[in-house]
Amino acid sequence: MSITSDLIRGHTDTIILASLMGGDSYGYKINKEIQLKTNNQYELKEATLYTAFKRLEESGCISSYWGDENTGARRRYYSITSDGRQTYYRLKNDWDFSKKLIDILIQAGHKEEL
Amino acid sequence: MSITSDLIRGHTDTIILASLMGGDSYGYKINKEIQLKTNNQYELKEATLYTAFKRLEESGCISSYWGDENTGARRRYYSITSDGRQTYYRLKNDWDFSKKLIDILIQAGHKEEL
DNA sequence: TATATATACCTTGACAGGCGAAGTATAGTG
DNA sequence: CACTATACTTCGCCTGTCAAGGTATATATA
Repeated sequence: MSITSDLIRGHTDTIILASLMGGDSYGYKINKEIQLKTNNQYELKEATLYTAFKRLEESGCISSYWGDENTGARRRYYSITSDGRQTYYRLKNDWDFSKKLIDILIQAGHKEEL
Repeated sequence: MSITSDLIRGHTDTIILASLMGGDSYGYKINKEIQLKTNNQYELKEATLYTAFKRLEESGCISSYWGDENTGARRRYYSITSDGRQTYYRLKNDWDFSKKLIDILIQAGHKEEL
């Protein structure tokens, strides 16, 4: 749990946008899918998840509407906007870029010979 | 600059430990090497760097001593401890692990067919 | 001589994201 | 009737990053 939370910090928005690229969804479901995809090795904390939704909506990357379920708990659905799609592609590129940098930088340096 | 800083957040300690795996060094030099290794695509901000040194020393991962240069600015050298080496290997594993998770999670979901 | 640049380190204060904890509400199950 | 699963929300703390400012030495340049 806590192993990865520090390292995935900063990817929360990308993960949510990635999920919404597959169609509208709601918080609880998105989180369950994350758990499924990762074999229960990762999940977003609720506070993190809903904070991210708020942030993404404020920045225009997603929009939301209440579902019309007439049974069970109400669901707030989220939809990715075209701005959100653009942001997703950018963040994905950023990830590929920074992944390479980190791979380079966390290789142990060689002791220079004397 | 700011593109990657968010994403590399959380790897600062690993990067520093990786550098010190190659032998004792000091802040300014470590940062220059980071710039070299990444073709000037990344560098640690000074405040971040020195905060990290403090954190790593307090947690017993590194130790420090003043260099005995008799010219130029004084340098504080850092040495990785055996705890630090263990931590480095652990953090490297964490990175490999979380890298896979992120790769899985930021793949755009497929729209389910209707 | 004065000024700028490179080397080298340190601290403070603000900001942003993650998250523990607590709360609200509905539906089904033992 | 209690418990669990579903589903969303908010508050307040913690931690890492970093802009901004400061200190000090040595060299190159005007």
